[in-house]
Amino acid sequence: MLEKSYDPHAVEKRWYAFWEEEELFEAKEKSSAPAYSIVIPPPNVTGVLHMGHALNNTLQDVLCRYRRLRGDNVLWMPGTDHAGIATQNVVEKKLAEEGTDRHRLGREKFIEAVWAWRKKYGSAIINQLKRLGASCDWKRERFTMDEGLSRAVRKVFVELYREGMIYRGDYIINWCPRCRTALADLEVEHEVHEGHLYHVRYPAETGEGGLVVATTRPETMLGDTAVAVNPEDERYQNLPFAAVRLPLVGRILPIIKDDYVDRAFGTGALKITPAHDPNDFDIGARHNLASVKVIGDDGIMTKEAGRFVGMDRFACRKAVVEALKKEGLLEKMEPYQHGIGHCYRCRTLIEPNLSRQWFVRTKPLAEKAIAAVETGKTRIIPEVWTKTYFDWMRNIKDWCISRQIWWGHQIPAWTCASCEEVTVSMETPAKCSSCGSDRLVQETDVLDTWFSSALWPFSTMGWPEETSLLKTFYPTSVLVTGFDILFFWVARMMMMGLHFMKEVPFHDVYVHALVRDEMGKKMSKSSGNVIDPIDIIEQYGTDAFRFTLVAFAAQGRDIKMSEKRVEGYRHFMNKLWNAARFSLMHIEKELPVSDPETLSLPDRWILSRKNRVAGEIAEALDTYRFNDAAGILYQFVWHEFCDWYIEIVKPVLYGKVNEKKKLETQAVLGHVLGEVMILLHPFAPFISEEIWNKLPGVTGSIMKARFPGDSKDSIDGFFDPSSESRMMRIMEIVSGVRNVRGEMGLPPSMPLEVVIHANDAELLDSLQNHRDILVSLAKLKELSLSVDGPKPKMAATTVVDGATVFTLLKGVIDFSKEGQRLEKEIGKLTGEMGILSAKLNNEDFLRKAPPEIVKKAEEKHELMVERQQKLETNLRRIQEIIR
RNA sequence: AGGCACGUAGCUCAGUGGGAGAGCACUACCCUGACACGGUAGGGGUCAAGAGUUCAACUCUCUUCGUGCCUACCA
Repeated sequence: MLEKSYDPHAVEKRWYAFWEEEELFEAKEKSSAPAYSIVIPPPNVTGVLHMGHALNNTLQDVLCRYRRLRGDNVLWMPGTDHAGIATQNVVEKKLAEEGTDRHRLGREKFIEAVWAWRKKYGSAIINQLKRLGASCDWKRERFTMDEGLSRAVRKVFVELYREGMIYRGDYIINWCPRCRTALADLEVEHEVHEGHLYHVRYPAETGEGGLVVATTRPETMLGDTAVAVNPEDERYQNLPFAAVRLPLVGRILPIIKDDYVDRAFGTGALKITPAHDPNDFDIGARHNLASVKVIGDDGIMTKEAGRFVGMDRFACRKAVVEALKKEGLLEKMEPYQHGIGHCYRCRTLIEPNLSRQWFVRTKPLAEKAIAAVETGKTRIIPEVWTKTYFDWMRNIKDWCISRQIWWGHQIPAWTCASCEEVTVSMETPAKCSSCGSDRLVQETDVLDTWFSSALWPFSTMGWPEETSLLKTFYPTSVLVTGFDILFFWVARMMMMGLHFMKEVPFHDVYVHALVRDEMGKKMSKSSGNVIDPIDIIEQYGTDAFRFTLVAFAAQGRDIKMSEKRVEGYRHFMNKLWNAARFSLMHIEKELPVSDPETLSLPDRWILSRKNRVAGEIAEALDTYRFNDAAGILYQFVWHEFCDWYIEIVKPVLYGKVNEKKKLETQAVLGHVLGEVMILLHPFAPFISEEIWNKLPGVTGSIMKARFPGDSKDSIDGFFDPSSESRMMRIMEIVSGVRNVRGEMGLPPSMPLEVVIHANDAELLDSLQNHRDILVSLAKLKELSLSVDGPKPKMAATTVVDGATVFTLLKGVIDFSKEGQRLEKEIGKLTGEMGILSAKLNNEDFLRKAPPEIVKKAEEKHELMVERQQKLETNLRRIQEIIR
C-alpha cells in the first residue's frame, strides 16, 4: 500500500537516475519516427538556476516528454555558453582574492585558470536542471568553447570576412571602463538619471561675445573639436566670428552648420566631441573634424585633457564645473533628467568611446531573417512578438563583435608587422598573405559570446561537418525562450542559420513570459525578492513546482510566483497520489478492459471523458497553450475522476454488487489511472512515473508509454456522447439533493427519502438502472421512481430537465426554509428569463440572428418556463403547508 | 518621443460577438473504510470609465483614466 501522502524527494532522485541509466533521453541519429528537436537556450556557465530558467526549461521538458509519448524521436540538445565577460569577471575576482591578477598570470595561464574554474563549478546549473527533471540528451551536452563549436565559430568568421560581411574600423562604440571592453548596443541598458544641464559660454575667438552651449557631460568638452548650429537658425546666421575658443583648453573651435542640431534645445548651439558621443562622431565624420580622446579606456582622463590628466571621469566633471565657475563661463546649471547607458554585466556607466573594433554588416543578413518570418517559415508565438521582431530587424545596426577580454574565441586575424595587411584564416597562417613576411601578430580581441550562441542550433549538431544529426534534426522544431533575448539571440540565430545552413534554425519560436515576484516586480538580487527554484523544489517537490509554472504560463502574461501557489499544486499532487492509493488498494492484478459497449454507464462515461480530455490536452500542447493543458487535466482528475468516478465506483469495488462488475470496474479504474499518469507525465514526470510503476502488470518506464489515442485500440478510440449526457443528468440530480441537504440543514448522517417523477422515458430508464448511484452518492434510504404520481406533501423540490426530484422532509423540518429556498431559485430563474424573453420579443433578433441561435434561445426559454412552473407549483404547496 | 501589452469575484488569473468562469481566500456543515494537502453545499462581479458599430458587446472600433514593459542618437 502507498504511503498516506506523497513524499517527492526519494522518488525524484531514484527515477532521474533510472531514466539516465536507461538512456531514455537519448535521441537517435536516424530513425523512422518523426524527428522533434529543441536546442536549449544555453545558460551561462557561471549561472545558477533562477525562476526564468525554471520556467523556460520546464516548458521545453513538457514539450519533449509529450512528443516522446507521441512516438517522436526527440532531441533536446543541452549545453552552456562561455559567457565571456561574466566568466572572466568571476575568475578575476577569484584571482584578486588570491592576491594576483590576470596580467601577472599572462593570457595563457589565465585561460587555463578559467578552464579549471569551469571544470570545478561549470556544471552547477546543469545539475540544477536535472533536479528540475529536464530530460535533455546529456551525452550530447555542448559548450560554446568546445573544440567543435570553436571550429564552427572560426569558420563563420572567416567566411563572413571573405564575403565582406565582417569589417574592422575606428568607430564610436559602447565602452565599459570596468570590464575594459567594447559592448554591442544591445548590451547597454538605459536608465533615467537625475543630472544637470550645464550652459557653458565658449568665448568668440576674437574675444567679443561668443556662444553658449548646453551639455550634460561637461568633462567631455575637453575633447571638443567644433561647435555646431542648425543652418536654418537665424540667431546664428551672421555671427561676427567664425570660431570660438574652447574654455580651459584654449583650442580654437570652428562653428559648423549641421541639420542634426535641434534649434529648440538649449541654446541651439551644440558642442561637438567626436571621440565621446555617437552623434558627434557622425557629425565629425561629415565635417572632417579631428577626434580628441580625453577619457581613456580605464575611465581616467588622458593627457589630452591637459591639466585634468589622471583624474577619474566623474571627479573631472566636478573639477571642470568648478573651473568654469571660477572663470565665469558657467552661465546656468539646471536639474535635468536623461537616460544613461549602463553595462548589462556590471552596471558601470558606459562611456561612448572611439576605438578600433570588428563589426558584422547585418543589413543583408537581416533581410533574409525578415523574409523567413514574413513567409511563415518561422512562426513566432504569440504573434504579438512578430512586430517587435520586425521593428528591430528593420532598424538593425552593424554588430560590434570584438571584445577586449581574454576569455572567448580569439579572433582569427593576424596583422603583418611588415606591411600591416590583415590575414584572416581558419588555421594559424605561417606567412602574411600580402607580403609573405612571417612577422604576424594575432588579434588579441575575442568575439562576443553571442557570436557563438548565434550558431548554436547547428554548431551543436556538428556543423561544419555534414553530420547525420544535422540531417535528422535541423531545422529544429521549436525554440522556447523569454522575450528578453529575442534580439540578443533569436534574431541572430535566424541570421546565421539562414546564411550558413540556407534554412531557418527553427520552425516555431515560442516566447514565454517573465517570472515575477508575487507583487509583480521583476526578481532581482538587489530587490531581495528572488525565490530560489531549488528551495521551492525542496519544500514542495519538483512536480508541484513544475505544475505551478505550467498552470500559470498563459501566453502573453507574466507569472507572479509565490509559495502559496506552489502549495496549492502540491495539494493536487497529493490528490493524485491518493487517487492512486485508493485505486491500487482495489486492483490486485492487471485486467483487460472489456469491450466498452458492454460496460456500465459510469465506466463508459469515464472512458469517453478521458479520451476527450486527452484530445483536448494534445491540442492545447500542439498550440503552446500550456496553461490550458494543465487546467484541463487538473479539472478532469480532481472533479471528474476523483469527485465522481471513484465515488460512484466504491460500492462496486467493495463487493456490494457482483464479482463480474467488480472485475470490469477494476479494469477500467486501472486503465484510466494509467492513462491519467501518461497525460500527467509531461508536467509531473516523477509522480507519474512512480505511480505508473505501481500499476499491476507494468514494467519499465512511463516514458515508453503511448499517449492516449495513439494506440488506436477500441478503448482509446471510444467516444460516447450519450453516456456523457446521461451521467450528467444523474450528477445533476445528486447535486440537487445535496443542495437541499445543505440548504435545509439536514445532517449528512441522516439518510433521505426521495421521490422522482421523470416524464422523459429514456431518463427514467437510465435512473432505474442506476438507482444505486443515486442512493449511494445522495445518501438515500429510499428512492421511488415513476413517470408521475401523487406529489409528496412535505418535500423539497428540485427540477432538472425531464424530471422533478422530491426530497421528503417529514418531521424535523422548518418549511419556511424550503419556501425561501424555492423563492431564491425562482428569483434566479426569473432574472435569466427576463433577458431571454426580451431577446425573443425583439423582432430584429428573430429576423437577423442566425436561425440556430434563435432556436437555441427558444428551446432554452421553454425549458425555463417549464422549470419555473414546476417550482412555483411546489412553492404554493409549501406555502399552504406553512399556513 | 514612439511602440506594445494589461485593467474580469477579496487575491491571482483563464475566457469568448449570442447562457459571466477557475484556483486560492471566505461562510456553513461533515474525522463518510484514498486524501482534513480532504468532502458537500453556499455567498460574492455595471467584466476600469464613456461613446460608437451590431438584432446582440465583457468580447470589435474610438476616446479617457490607470498600470507595466520594450525601443530611441536629442546635447
